[in-house]
Amino acid sequence: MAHISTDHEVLAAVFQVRRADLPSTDRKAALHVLLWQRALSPERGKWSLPGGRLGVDEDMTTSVRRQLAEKVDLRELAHLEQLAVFSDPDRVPRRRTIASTFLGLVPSPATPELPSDTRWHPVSDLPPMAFDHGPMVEHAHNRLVAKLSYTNIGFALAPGEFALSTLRDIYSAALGHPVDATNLQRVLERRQVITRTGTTARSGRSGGRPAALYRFTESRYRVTDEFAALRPPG
Amino acid sequence: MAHISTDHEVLAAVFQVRRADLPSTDRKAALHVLLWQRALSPERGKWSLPGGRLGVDEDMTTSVRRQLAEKVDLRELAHLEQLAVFSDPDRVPRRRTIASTFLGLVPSPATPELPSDTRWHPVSDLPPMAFDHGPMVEHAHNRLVAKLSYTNIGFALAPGEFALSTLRDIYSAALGHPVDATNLQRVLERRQVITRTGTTARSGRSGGRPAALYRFTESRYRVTDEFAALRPPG
DNA sequence: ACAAAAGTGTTAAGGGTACACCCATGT
DNA sequence: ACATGGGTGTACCCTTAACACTTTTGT
Repeated sequence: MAHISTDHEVLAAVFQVRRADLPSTDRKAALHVLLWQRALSPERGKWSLPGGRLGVDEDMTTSVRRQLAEKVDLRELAHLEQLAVFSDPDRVPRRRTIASTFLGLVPSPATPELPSDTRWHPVSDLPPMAFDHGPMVEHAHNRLVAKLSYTNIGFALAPGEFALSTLRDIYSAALGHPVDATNLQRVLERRQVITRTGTTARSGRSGGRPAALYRFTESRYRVTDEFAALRPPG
Repeated sequence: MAHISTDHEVLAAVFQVRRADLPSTDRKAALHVLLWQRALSPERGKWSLPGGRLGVDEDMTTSVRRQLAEKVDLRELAHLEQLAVFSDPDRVPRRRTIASTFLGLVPSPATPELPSDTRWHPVSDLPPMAFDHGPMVEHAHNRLVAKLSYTNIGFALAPGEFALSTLRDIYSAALGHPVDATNLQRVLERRQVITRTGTTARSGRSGGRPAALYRFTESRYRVTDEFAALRPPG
């Protein structure tokens, strides 16, 4: 059996909960993923995950961060974790390339400037994707959904301070189904994932009781409960 | 930033629940991992996970299976799944090598013949390990423990038919803490993970009621419950 | 009869969900 | 006063864990 050196690339599915970019349409918050459009063949015009080849003496995590820095402000990347490896010999043409995929998360209000070929796309409505990047996004999304239920990973999607209804919208967008703010509060408070700041927000124009503000207790990833929660209603 | 082609290896932590090999000692079943002893430098004499370099036109899964075939009878490998990638540039000397790790499971009664340099070692008492293979075993074990609680992965550790007390011993060895056979039965039956065969085992020499035999309903990996169970007592 | 092993029944505790109801603010 | 959004209380269900008790076998 012959052995060869193969290329190795890292690719990141970076998510953020955003209101739709389109001006007039439905302004509900939705989960978006960061993609760039290929200018060159192969797969010209299709959309790719950010990333690229692993450099010499580079750890994979270091490599992802370096390559993401070309697309987003790294200070806004609140979470980064390894996902699966895609190793099909024919997954891309020409040189054989193994891809290690990552999950990245950017908190909600931040809106970094993007290069002109780069854009946020709603996960529920992806453009034509290059190579095997479509399944990679799906895989990353599944992982995010799972971890929202038993870890404090939400800190990486939420602003520093937030009202519970805001947090509900974020969880709801990321999970893809409605979330009850009441129960979200209790689950996260019992697990001591969120803490009251003591301050309150001002009411909106249309009135309503002012919301208490919360923050995530820790900004470091932590498994909080082996029990899964936040599953779809029904 | 320069780019290079790096070597890529696959390594598998293959587990089996076995009684201790030692003749006279404590014959309780314990979780073991398959290791081989390095005959050559570097790290000569230390113990390694089976695996090796990825071949041309080889999928990683294909590669692991090929390389494991040199150590165990592949027909006995009931489960194989990808774990993490280890990419520290200095994780092994000489050529830079990225390692993709796998979790493999072999059912309990099977005792394949092994090459002379290869042996089952209790996970709780590992020999001096080569390179970063120690943490790899630990990582694989953690994954196994987690998945025992919310998937049917036990099928890959258990014999085709078994008494519940046997299954309890297997789960107990793999989890590293005592398991109540009563509750194990109810949890796995409710989830329809195990099914009664209708037959019963004969009693042992010392008497006792004959045990009903069970089998796993499916022999394919499946997530059975988002809820974690089988956590340590207390 | 007795010991040993297996299986059943019962209870308690914890977590999650659903939903009715009360509270505070703006118009 | 009323609408609007926020927050609390409560009741229910499901799952698991713990353990006492019964059943079936061998000696």
